[in-house]
Amino acid sequence: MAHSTPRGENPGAGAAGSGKRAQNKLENRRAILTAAREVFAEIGYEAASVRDIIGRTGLASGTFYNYYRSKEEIARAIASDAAERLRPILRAQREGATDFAGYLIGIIRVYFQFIVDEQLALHTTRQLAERYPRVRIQTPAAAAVFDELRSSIEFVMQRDPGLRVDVEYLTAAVIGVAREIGERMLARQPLDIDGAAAFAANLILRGLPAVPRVEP
Amino acid sequence: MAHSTPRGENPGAGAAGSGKRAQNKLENRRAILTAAREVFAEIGYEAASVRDIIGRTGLASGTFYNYYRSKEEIARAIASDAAERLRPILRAQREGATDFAGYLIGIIRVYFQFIVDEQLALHTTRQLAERYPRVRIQTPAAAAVFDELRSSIEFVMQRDPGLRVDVEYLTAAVIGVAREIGERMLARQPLDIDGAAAFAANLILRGLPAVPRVEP
Amino acid sequence: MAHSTPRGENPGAGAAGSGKRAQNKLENRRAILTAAREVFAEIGYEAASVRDIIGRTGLASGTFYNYYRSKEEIARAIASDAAERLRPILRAQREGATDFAGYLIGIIRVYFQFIVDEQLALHTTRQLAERYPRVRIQTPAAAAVFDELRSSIEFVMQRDPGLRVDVEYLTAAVIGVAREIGERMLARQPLDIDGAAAFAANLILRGLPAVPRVEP
Amino acid sequence: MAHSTPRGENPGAGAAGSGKRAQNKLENRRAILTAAREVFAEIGYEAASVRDIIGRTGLASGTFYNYYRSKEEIARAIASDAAERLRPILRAQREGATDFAGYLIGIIRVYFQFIVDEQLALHTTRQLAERYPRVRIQTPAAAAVFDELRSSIEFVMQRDPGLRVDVEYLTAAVIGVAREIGERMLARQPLDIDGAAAFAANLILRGLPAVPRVEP
DNA sequence: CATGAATGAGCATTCATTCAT
DNA sequence: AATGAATGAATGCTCATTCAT
Repeated sequence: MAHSTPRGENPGAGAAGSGKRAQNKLENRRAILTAAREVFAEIGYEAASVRDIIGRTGLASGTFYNYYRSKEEIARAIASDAAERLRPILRAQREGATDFAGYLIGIIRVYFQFIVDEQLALHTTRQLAERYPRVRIQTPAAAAVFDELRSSIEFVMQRDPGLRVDVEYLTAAVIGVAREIGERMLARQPLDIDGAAAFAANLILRGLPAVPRVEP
Repeated sequence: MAHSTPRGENPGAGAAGSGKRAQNKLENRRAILTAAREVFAEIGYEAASVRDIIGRTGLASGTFYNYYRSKEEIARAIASDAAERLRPILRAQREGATDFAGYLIGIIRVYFQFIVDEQLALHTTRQLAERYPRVRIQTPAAAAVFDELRSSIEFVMQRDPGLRVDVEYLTAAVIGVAREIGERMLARQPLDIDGAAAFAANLILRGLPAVPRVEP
Repeated sequence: MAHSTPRGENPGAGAAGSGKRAQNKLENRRAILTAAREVFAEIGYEAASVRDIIGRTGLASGTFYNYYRSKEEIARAIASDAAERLRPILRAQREGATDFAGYLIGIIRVYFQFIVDEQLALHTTRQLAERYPRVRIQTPAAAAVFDELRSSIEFVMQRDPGLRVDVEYLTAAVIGVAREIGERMLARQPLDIDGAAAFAANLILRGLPAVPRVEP
Repeated sequence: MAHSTPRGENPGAGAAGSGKRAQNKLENRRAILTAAREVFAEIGYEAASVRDIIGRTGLASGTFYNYYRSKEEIARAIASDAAERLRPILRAQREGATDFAGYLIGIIRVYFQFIVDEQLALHTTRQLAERYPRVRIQTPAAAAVFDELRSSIEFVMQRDPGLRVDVEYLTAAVIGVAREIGERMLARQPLDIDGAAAFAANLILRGLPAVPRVEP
């Protein structure tokens, strides 16, 4: 069925639609994963139902379980997929960097680029939840990405003997700055990755006075 | 809590809060609120069920609704309670501060103190939930507290004409730093609010070089 | 408490309000009964909650059970109360009547008068339910009243040897006509009990041609 | 029923109603509808729970919602199904009739036939519920059927210029007579639709004297 | 008696997951 | 594989009723 042509009757596959019924096992797997990423990003892991996810692919609900053992498993898959895509890029940055400053700028830019790509891949503009406790949408990928970021930063710090600071706190600060500024950046038009990265990196490296001035 | 009104059908019978009955009602109300704070902190708002909350108090499930109209209402109560306790402290900081640096240090310390108090109030060892996809637990209070923090920071920045920076990004950075360092601080023994606040404020004001050095 | 003065805080006792807290046991009993009649008439027996009823009296919910053992019992009380008030009037009609025609007119007028009084006593304009299956509101009294009516009619018929018709069907017809025309009558302004009774009685006694003509 | 659409997630897979699956689905749908009709007839719409309904089919409770979106929807389905089956028959009567008398007889017979068929479809011995306060059981179909009947009668009356009577009252009377006599008829053995219809129509058209005599 | 908080069964509905086709 | 109907536990919430005060 998934291999035949789509039927007009199928009401699933709305808007963001990865829709259309995929053509084979690999594509189905991808389609489900993408749909899950979308749905998690839109309404969060808890609020997302397996039906929400599978409905977007045009597949039947039972089919979900041919590809993923559970809702939990697909969340894990999304998380580790993101982490694994980010990891080599981070490593490259680490290896290419000559000093901590350069590394920091590089890593922040890489992270910003990554979340921009993710967002574009989703064809989704990130938004705060409509439902009550107006919280940040929970993406399974987010925690994984930050873990990745964290360990990369810590690794670099550990090998830099000139850095006599509290590594855990500094890492935390970098992550906090990246996360929050990254989110604001995504909401702005036009997109300015470099500007945001410069702001973040300068703030961390040289503090408030070093941060770019704006027109009065 | 602080600002939702009781739902008992008829608030007559002996003033409002004297007898053993009224006493007990207040205790139950507190017990439910505390239980809710705990459960939300442990598994997040969405995953928490009203039965989870009430179960912790030993009360019957219907009793929950004698005190709060819905799961959403108790979340709101928790959030606004936290916000309202934080607000005057933030305002005091704002009014007492002579320059941005002083203000920033003050506000960060206030925030750290606040989350320390909250944590103790929860009798809960904060744990980055070992649940499904490791997402950051969503606490109704957290969003409210950060909103409060954000508007306090923006208010101060707006009136400081020397601050020619991107206010939104700077606010985001402050919040990110406070949030992440605050969380690490909570996990450490012994508790060192001043150290953490000094780290965070120095980083933002003067950057990495200004941050306290550690022993090699 | 019910004996002290009413408190401004009490939000119960809306609109139709028999409200005010009754002054003693008998009055409380009456107040609850009246409130129940109102609520049943407004939203029907099933949809009515004991809290709806007691709320209208300003009494506490537990107090309901000092007067009636259950929601079912108060419905029964209302029903039999209505029946017992109607019974002697019907008997008087029966005893005063000389022929079936006179009796029929009398009994229909009595019934119409009764439902008018009931309606006025309720300060309620009868209305079809808002909730979905748009059904006739179910009043516990209605069935009882019709039973009363039915047995009165059957009693008269049984003793009238000239009436060689299917008594059960004729009774049913009288009841059907009375019920439906009575309901339409209640909705009209100005109230015209005699007109409605004449219509109903003439129709039954002499059929369509005997029914009052209207202006063209 | 007749006119609500299925809710299955994807109506593809083999046309619409051929295989054993589709067969079974239709049977379940019918079974649920029938069960609902029974339960509504026995204890009324309000008192009926979805579990009461689904329990009678042996299906699991969640399954109900594979077929109907809510308790309200199935009530609507039952009501409109009945109305839509009755409507064309009533229209045929209207169009075939040459005078009001003929029309009236026809319409009453049609209604009686209809409730007889319905009753058989229910496999239920109609019982004036021995429930709490003896209220007339509220069937979603009943209101719909009477609305249908009412508008058919009013339509005919409006176009008959010789009928100078209070149309609303006359309609009410017809409905009252049909409803009550119909109900008694259902309780009798053997079933005699024509006798009941003759009684009702004659009573309305020519009054008590015209009604069939019985043996002394 | 009156009060109103507490109770817990019950309700409509959702949802992850299973499994016959 | 894919399907989608079936499942039944779980959820938020209501309500008649009880009972300590």
